[in-house]
Order: sequence, then C-alpha cells, then structure tokens
Amino acid sequence: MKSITSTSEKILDIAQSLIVAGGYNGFSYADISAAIGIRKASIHHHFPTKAELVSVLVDRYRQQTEAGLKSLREGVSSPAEQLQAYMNYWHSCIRDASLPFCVCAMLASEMQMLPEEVASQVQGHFHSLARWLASVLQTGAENGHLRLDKQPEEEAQMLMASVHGAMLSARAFGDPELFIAIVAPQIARLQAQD
Amino acid sequence: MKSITSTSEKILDIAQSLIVAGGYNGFSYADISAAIGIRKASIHHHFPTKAELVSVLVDRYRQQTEAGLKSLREGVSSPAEQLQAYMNYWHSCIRDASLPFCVCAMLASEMQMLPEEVASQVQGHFHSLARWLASVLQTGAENGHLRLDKQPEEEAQMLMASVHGAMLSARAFGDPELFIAIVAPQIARLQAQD
DNA sequence: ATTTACCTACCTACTAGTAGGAAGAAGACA
DNA sequence: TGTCTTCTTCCTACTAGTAGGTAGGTAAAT
Repeated sequence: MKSITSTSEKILDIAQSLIVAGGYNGFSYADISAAIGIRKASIHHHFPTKAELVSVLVDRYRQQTEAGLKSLREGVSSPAEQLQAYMNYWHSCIRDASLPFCVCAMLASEMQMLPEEVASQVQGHFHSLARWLASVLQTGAENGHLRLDKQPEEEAQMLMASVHGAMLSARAFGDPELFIAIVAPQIARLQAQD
Repeated sequence: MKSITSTSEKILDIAQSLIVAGGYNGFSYADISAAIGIRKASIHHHFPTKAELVSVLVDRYRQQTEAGLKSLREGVSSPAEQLQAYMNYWHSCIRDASLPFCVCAMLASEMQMLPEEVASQVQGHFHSLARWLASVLQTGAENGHLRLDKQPEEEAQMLMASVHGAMLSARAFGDPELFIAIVAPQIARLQAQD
C-alpha cells in the first residue's frame, strides 16, 4: 500500500512551493532532491523532463482550484459571500505563507519563455477563473445582490486583475494585510447598498 | 567622445528586455553577450556581478520612471488626465511590445530570491509609485475633479494593483487591449460625474 | 604612464537529462 | 506453498552544456 502522500505528490508539493517562490527558472531538480531526500535521477524517473513536471503540476493545481471554486459556489449562500470567501482563502494563504502566490499568476509573468504546453495551461487557468468570477457576478446581478457597472465578464477581469495585483503588492511590501486592503473595497463596491 | 549609446547602456537595455521577458533567473551574461556581440568577460568588466548589474538597472529604471512621472504631473493639466496618460503610456508599451511589463513588477514576483540590494530597490519603486498616485488622487480630490471612496493612499494601492494585475492578464491572454479594458474603468470610477 | 575597453582562455559549480544496475513488491503458476 | 518473472522505485555514476565569475593580456585613448 502506498503512503498517503506518494513520492510523486511530494515532488509536486515541493516543486509548487519553489515555483511560487521563484518561478519556472527559479528551481532545479537538485533543489527538489535536497528538499525531500531523494536523488535527482529518481525525480527524473517520476517526471522525465522539467516541462512535464511543471505541466503535471499546473494540471493538478487547476483541478484543485476548479474543485475548490465549485464547492465554494455550492457551499456558500450568496454571490457576495462567495467572492469574500475566495478573497479570504487567498488572504490566509498569504498570511500563513502556505501558498503566498497563485502558481499560475507566477508562471504567467514568465509566459514568454515557458514551454508551450505549460503556457497554454496557464492561460487555461486564467480563462476558467475569469469564467467562475463572471458566473458568480452574473448570478449576483440577477438576484439583485450585486450591482455591476459593466458586463459580468468585464467586471470579472477587473476583479481578477485586482486580486493578482494585490498579491504582488503584498509580496513587494512584505505585508499580507495589504492584500485585503486592496481587494475588499473592490468587492464592497459591487454590493448593492440600497 | 562616447557613442550616443555607450556599451554599458546597451548592456542595460538588453538586460532590461530580458528581465521583462523572463525575470532575474531568466537571463544570463551569455544571453546579453550574444545579443550585443560582445564577450561575456567584457560584460563583467562593466558590471562585475549579476546582482550589481540588475541593481544598476533598477536604479536607472527608477530614475527614468521618477522623471517621467514628474514631467507627467507638470505637463498634463488635470489629475484625471494624468492618470489616463499614465495608463496610456503602459498601453502603448504593451501594444508595441517595447516594454510589455514593468521591470519592478516582474522582479517583485521573484522578491523572495532576489539579492537583498535589488529587493529593497524594487520595494522602493513600489513606494514611490504609490506615493505619486496618491498625490495625484489627493490633488484631484481637493480640486473636486476626482471623487475618492477611501483615503488617497488606499485608492492609490488599489489603482496600482489594478495596473499590475492588468499587465499580467494582458500577458496571460496575449491581448494588449485587455490592459485598457481593466484599467480604464478603474480610473473612470474615480471621476466625479455630477 | 595609466586607464579604459575589450579580448582569449579558463575555472568551479550547477543545469537537465541518461545509462545501467540493485532491491523489493506483485503476480503468475506449478 | 515456493519460485520464477516482471514492474516499480530508487540508486550510483555519468554526460554535455551552461551558470556566474576570474586571470591575464592587447590595443587604443587620456
């Protein structure tokens, strides 16, 4: 029987945290090797090439995200609270330094020199996140709980950019609270206060 | 007499474009060497270490930015137009691919593994950009040309995050127009329409 | 005479990736 | 049940190429 976290999963976990810290070119097989006490060659056994490793990693990240966002839509009552829960998720990730940056946001900044397979998956993540946000916003607008100035798709893009920019500012200033200070008003703006 | 663009300047120009494309770990002395037809060792003559090269580069970038923002404040009439001019500057940079990402935003994403001297300069850029935006917003609020929901400093942080997030989205989707679509409404929101 | 800007040639450390083998687990089968 | 075979996982040892950086020299400008 396999241990609850297989070696492949451990490799992906470490690689993910290294990418979040320094991007695609910011880590090596040797770094992973040192972190989990396994030889470099053994990592190549699980993931023959770096491009493949990151590709699988992003795939896993997208699945986790997709599942998380789906359960968020089902578990939380109102659209406004769904947005807030999404924001709070990232806030705690940044505060406890567990995942202080979105993997795909990190990789998107290096878009131009990413292996093509990875680049298209990163773009895919941006698409599905924008879709999720637009869907939440539209539902909110239909219910009258949210008031949109623009089309849901446009508002979704604005909100997504705000979240990514807030991550960057929080990192640049070394201040996790800055994330909330930036994103919260953007969400509040959308809540109808009549 | 030195040529209008000295070798050092050429090195910095190339290095800057390489950083914008792939970050600190995304370029090497060999890349610069190949791009301007000079030997690696000659680059070390101008910039002994990579950390020093990037440090000088960021310093130059900050000076250029500071000068640009200053002349923007002096040359453009109203605060709202100053914000729009700032946005348009980045829009054309992204569209013609001359500087399709802020150097400091790029480096900020790698903050954790940057040489300390570089990291503090990047943070310095974020500070001074936030200060400039806050100052423009405050002037606008005092003149009554802008209507702020929050303190100028908070609104400045929100606007800055929006700009950086919009750069990222434009890159991720490969669509320069997305930048404007995200930032323009954020500026429009601040314009008093009574 | 010294400095500047460049060169060739080199160094050590690290990069992703490969070859081939050892040890054990998992089935298949008598 | 034992044992033969195969697959998985990991290893040592290696490759070619690249990373940042250095030593020491040449030629021209100051």
